[in-house]
Amino acid sequence: MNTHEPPSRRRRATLGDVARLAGVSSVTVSRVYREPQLVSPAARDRVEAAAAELAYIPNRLAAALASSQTHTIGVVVPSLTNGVFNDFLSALHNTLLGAGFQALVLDSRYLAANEERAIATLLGHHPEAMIVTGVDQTATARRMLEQSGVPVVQTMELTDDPIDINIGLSHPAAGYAALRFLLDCGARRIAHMMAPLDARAVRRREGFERELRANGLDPIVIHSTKPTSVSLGAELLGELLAAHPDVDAIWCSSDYLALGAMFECARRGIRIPDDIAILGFNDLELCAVAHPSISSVATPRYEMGQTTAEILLELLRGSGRRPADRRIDLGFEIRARDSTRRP
Amino acid sequence: MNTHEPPSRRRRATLGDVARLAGVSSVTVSRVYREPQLVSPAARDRVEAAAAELAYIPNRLAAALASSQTHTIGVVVPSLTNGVFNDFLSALHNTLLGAGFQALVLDSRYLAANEERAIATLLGHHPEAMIVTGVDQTATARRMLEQSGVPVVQTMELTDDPIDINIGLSHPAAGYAALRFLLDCGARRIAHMMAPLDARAVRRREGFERELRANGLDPIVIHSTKPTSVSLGAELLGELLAAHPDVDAIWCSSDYLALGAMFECARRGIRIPDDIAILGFNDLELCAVAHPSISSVATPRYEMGQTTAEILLELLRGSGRRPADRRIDLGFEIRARDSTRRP
DNA sequence: AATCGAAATGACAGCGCTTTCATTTTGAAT
DNA sequence: ATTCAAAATGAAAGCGCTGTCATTTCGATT
Repeated sequence: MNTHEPPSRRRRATLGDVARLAGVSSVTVSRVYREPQLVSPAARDRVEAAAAELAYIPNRLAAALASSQTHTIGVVVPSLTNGVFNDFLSALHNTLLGAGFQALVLDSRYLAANEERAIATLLGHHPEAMIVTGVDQTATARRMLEQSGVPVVQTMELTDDPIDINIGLSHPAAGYAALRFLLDCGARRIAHMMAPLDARAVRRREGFERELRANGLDPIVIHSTKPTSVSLGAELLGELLAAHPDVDAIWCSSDYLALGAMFECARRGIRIPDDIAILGFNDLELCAVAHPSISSVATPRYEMGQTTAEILLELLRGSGRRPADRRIDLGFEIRARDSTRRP
Repeated sequence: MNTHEPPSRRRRATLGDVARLAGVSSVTVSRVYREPQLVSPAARDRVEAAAAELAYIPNRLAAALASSQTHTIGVVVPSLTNGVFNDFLSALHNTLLGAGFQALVLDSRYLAANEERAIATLLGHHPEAMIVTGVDQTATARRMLEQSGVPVVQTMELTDDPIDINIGLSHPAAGYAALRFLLDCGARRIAHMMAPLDARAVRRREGFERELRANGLDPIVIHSTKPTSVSLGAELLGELLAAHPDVDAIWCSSDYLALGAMFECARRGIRIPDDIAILGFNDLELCAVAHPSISSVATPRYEMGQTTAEILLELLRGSGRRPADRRIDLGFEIRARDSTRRP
């Protein structure tokens, strides 16, 4: 280690510096950025030249503090590595960015305590709205959100008791539908593969099991506390077959698990869908292109992000008008492909 | 649309509110958060009770403005949906979070203009350091980073002319090594599949082509301006075979492309590695578990994130000590698996 | 040339916190 | 009981910007 100079340790230029160089007051400089039409072209030019010369970058912290408008929206998702949230976030960004809002995203890694901390951190940045995943916030987190005074959206799943606005889909219903679909395809020894770290996966499983029992069948559920991944899918398939060699269908609570299970089947010479049918969840891009293509329960991830963003923008700009219904069900849809027999 | 009340529109509690309720001055409240050992236990208790009652959350904007310490680090990556950057970011978070720093992440979607804007936005938040991907910043972006006065790390790839600190690997060398590996496996009609949106992929290709020509072979390169994805891999395989039915090996510039190509081969009854060998890039988690398992050039993504974070923390806390060498090569490694013949 | 409203500009206070320095309180030592 | 350093607390200024309101400048009109 040696100690050479940082690239340039000098103080960053401020509004005042630009004003002095341009020979105007700092209010005028401020206006050049916020309401240029109020400034004469001559002054504007001088300010812009001065700003360029000083490589001036406005201090958003100061601006936000003074105007109490941060133009940011806080977002907490369970995972950044899961394709599901990528689609959601990218829709969010697409809609928000155009309106001059910026999303501050933190991940909770599927832990309620992390989520609580993330919410506190984000609220410290005074976002103009908050978006959280799911409906299982801790009591403290819920209270913080309520007290924050900003609009809150809970996404991805539905609840009867939303904090504020709720946009998502019913996971028990998805579980129910998945089971019906597999039954319709003629399966009878149906297993479920899941990662119970995800509260929504647990609720899907509940809908699934309920309907399974209603049909006089016994649930076969295999799970792991590890986060979902392709390799976990392969691993769980091994465990499943060791315990229940006669399964004829598997519903995987994520497409990654489905893909891993499919790879492991291929490795063992198990034919899909003839020996075992496989149904995924989410319908990620890879489902359609896999070989065999993977049947999956498609979730409206992009639409959830977009709807969330649109409603918030309407709320933030449009004089606080909120949707008539604070709970919006965006549904799901089963896409039948080659990894399941035809119904 | 109707216009019901937001959850609570009242002003958020401030330091002063807490102080008043606790019967102390606001400085004392501030100290309870920053240097609790300077406050008497009695006062501390009263402050904490008051803060809890008011659901007080410190305003980080104000704190940052007053102390000019934001405890944030700005990060720009090309894509949030790509597993490569997820590993990098998660290493970054793991190391930074423990030290009380928070990463503000923006994505450029592989566009230099977006990157420039993202850098400006992040600098507006006054981060204490900046991390950018690659070495192809626009002149303006480079100038902003230099002027910012904070440490800057360029990651993922190496350059002879870093802005400040540079941590990565040599992509031309990776291209060279990939070709050598395939040659050693006995391949002769070697194709390259890539998405030139990614500047690093272009440099890998250069290393690859140079060595190919040096061996008297003609480059077969198939590419698309779309971002990399599994389905793109399948699509490009179709195009490739239409133009060059006799290829015996394909190096895919991303594992997603490799997976897509593999699916498409399976669909067409092409055997891997017997008819065509496939080599990926990055060695994502799925390579090892795929069937057949995918050979890939492994990149030290996690290590890059961790090293970057550690060096920055050392720099920010440890009185500005910088690494002896401002350029750190973390290398790569070829993992031979079943999708290529044995060398 | 005088008048007047609109356009352009600036002075000043304040956003919620931290920093600095001064003051008060405490408790141990005489 | 005094003394004095250490511990605890507070008053005031200021971080860089914006909001508000007052003032100046300008061009058009009579």
